[in-house]
Amino acid sequence: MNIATVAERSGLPAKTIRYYEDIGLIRPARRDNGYRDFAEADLHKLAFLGRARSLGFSIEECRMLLALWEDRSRASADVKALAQKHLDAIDAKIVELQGMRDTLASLVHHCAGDHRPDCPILSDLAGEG
Amino acid sequence: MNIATVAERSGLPAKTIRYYEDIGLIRPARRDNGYRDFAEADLHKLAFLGRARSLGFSIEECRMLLALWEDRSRASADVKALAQKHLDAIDAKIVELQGMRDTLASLVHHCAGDHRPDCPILSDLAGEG
DNA sequence: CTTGACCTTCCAGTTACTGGAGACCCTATC
DNA sequence: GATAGGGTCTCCAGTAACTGGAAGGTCAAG
Repeated sequence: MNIATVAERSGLPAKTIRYYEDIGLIRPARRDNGYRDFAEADLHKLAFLGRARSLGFSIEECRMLLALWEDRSRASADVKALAQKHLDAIDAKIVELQGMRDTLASLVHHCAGDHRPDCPILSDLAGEG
Repeated sequence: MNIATVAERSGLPAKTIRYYEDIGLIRPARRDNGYRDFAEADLHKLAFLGRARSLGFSIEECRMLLALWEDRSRASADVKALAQKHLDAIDAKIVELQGMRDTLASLVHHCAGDHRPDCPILSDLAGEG
């Protein structure tokens, strides 16, 4: 399979696939002409990576997940621990964003948004009041 | 004021303050010895930036907010529009993260997390089922 | 005069790609 | 055989917003 085919089937851009090879996540075979020659197994790995990335796992976490996936003797506890840690990070991020949103929403709500210069948003950022 | 004082009073690391000067957000005076000499106005700007950044505004948005703040004749509508746009972006991000969290939480919930290799998290990432 | 804390600049690294340049390869058509 | 068009290759640079560290100048105290 050429890279364009794999890109389409995995949903990842060709650029990203080359990048993933660069950082050692995949090792597609090569043809005599230098073109990458992807096997079904490579495609599966890429799809796996795409899904893990879409769940917000970092590349390094994906590397670990991939290793666990390929390790027939892994303990599911290891996977769960990794996922739970990531879940906690996501929750923390959500809380952080909600804090921002609440503050910002309140500021936006109190801003007249007209032609006059008075603006509670700027006043707040300036530390007034 | 030396940079360490401003760093402490603004809550921003000295490194960050130098960076902000680098990208033109502030222009502190210089002493003969080359040291930066911050005025109260610089400190206020930095505190403003710190608050705007903590609300998740990007550096370029901060640059615009700063310009609006310093423009006595600005219309509050301009500020509100900027803030509203950012608020929408935050909301979108929250929704995205909540989607991730829900999926991930469900996977984690169904994973035994024991010594056995069977793991629904990996199965899902692998596209099985 | 030396020590130690500050200050300076500049360079490199971080995350996960993305865009683009220049060049090679393959297939089809004329 | 020449050419046109895609597809592919590698490599370099840039993104956001810092952060760490090296090498070296400055300042106040003892």
